[in-house]
Amino acid sequence: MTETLLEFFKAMAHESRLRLVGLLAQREWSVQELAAALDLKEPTVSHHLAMLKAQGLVTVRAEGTTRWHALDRDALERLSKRVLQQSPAQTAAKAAPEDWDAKVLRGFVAADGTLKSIPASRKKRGAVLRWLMRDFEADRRYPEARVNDLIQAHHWDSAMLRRELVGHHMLARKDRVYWRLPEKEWKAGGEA
Amino acid sequence: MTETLLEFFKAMAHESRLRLVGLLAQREWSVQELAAALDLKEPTVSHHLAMLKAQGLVTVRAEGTTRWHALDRDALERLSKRVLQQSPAQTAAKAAPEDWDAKVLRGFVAADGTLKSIPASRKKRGAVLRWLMRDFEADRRYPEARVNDLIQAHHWDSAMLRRELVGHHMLARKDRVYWRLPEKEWKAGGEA
DNA sequence: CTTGAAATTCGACATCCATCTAATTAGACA
DNA sequence: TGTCTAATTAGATGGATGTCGAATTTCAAG
Repeated sequence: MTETLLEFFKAMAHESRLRLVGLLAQREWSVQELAAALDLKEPTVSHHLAMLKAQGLVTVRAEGTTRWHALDRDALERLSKRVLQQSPAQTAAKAAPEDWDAKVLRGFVAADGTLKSIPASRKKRGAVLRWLMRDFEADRRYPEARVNDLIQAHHWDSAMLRRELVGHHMLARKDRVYWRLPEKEWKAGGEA
Repeated sequence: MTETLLEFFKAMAHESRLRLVGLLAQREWSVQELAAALDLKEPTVSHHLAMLKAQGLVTVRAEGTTRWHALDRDALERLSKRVLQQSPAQTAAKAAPEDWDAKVLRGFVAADGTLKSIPASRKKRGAVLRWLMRDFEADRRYPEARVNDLIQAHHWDSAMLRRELVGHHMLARKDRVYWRLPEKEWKAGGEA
């Protein structure tokens, strides 16, 4: 659904859309009604609705040529909660990795499996990234949204960590689809 | 602190600032450090920090010419909660107004003093607006932020209701400062 | 008072995006 | 099938704002 927190904030960060959410929270509306209520043209309303739909915030019900839009309250609550906790922590801490990595992880990984922070040093960051890779199976394709979801189980800034995983040659990327690279590429930890 | 939800969303709806919040959540940072970490120039970081400060999200501690910035976690939590509930409902429903207004209000005001929705008809909206005016004393000046706070106790869309109050000649406005207009201007309810 | 370092403010430029009109699609009904 | 209505998509334009270099401010230390 929502790929990143950023997308959610962007979706809400405009007066027209925020107002739109307010209206949609009250009852079902057609595009025409919304355009009238907001004093906007229909294409503009369609445009905003599309963004909200992309976040899964709006449900649509067709009736003839009219489309009735309403707020998906559950989705809004789900998203808001993510804002609140900044990290879902779905995955409780799993089995421990080896020796040096283990020591590093002890410092950065909380008991619930979330990252307390991202190490500034490239070496330690490597340990964290290797640890994140446990969530990715070999020979499997992961769309970018899925990658973000998996990472957000541990840290809100999935965009940064996703880039780091690619930068460290743990994940490869093409056309917004990712896959795991062979472990020998990075498991030892050949750093510059 | 934060005037409107919209301002909060806008503050968070940019990658640089969201990243910034992530860093500030970890420890104290100087502007230089942040600029390096984000790969931005210092003026840019200052600019973003100013916006976050305007939302009360960032605290600053001066040490010589260096200024150490950190995230105000309480503020973030407070704001996030507002996102969740969309309406603070600080003011429980008070004494009831008169006759017709009372009937209208029964339909639109929840037990906790929040507006369930804003009436579409101008006449009924008038009743709701008159009811909102109970929060404003005569001969007193209200900066816009304060007006928003008072309104948000009842409904998240303070901008719309604020405009309506002005449009219905209940509040006057000059230079982002508001004050209550004499009741005879609107109490009877002379509508076009 | 001067010098140097850190940060902010100012002004310019570039990019993003909200909005519009016009054109197109999708559905209902004859 | 043709037409009417609702909605979306496409393309263009204007306004908002993120970013930067340069100038200014603030503070500490000689």
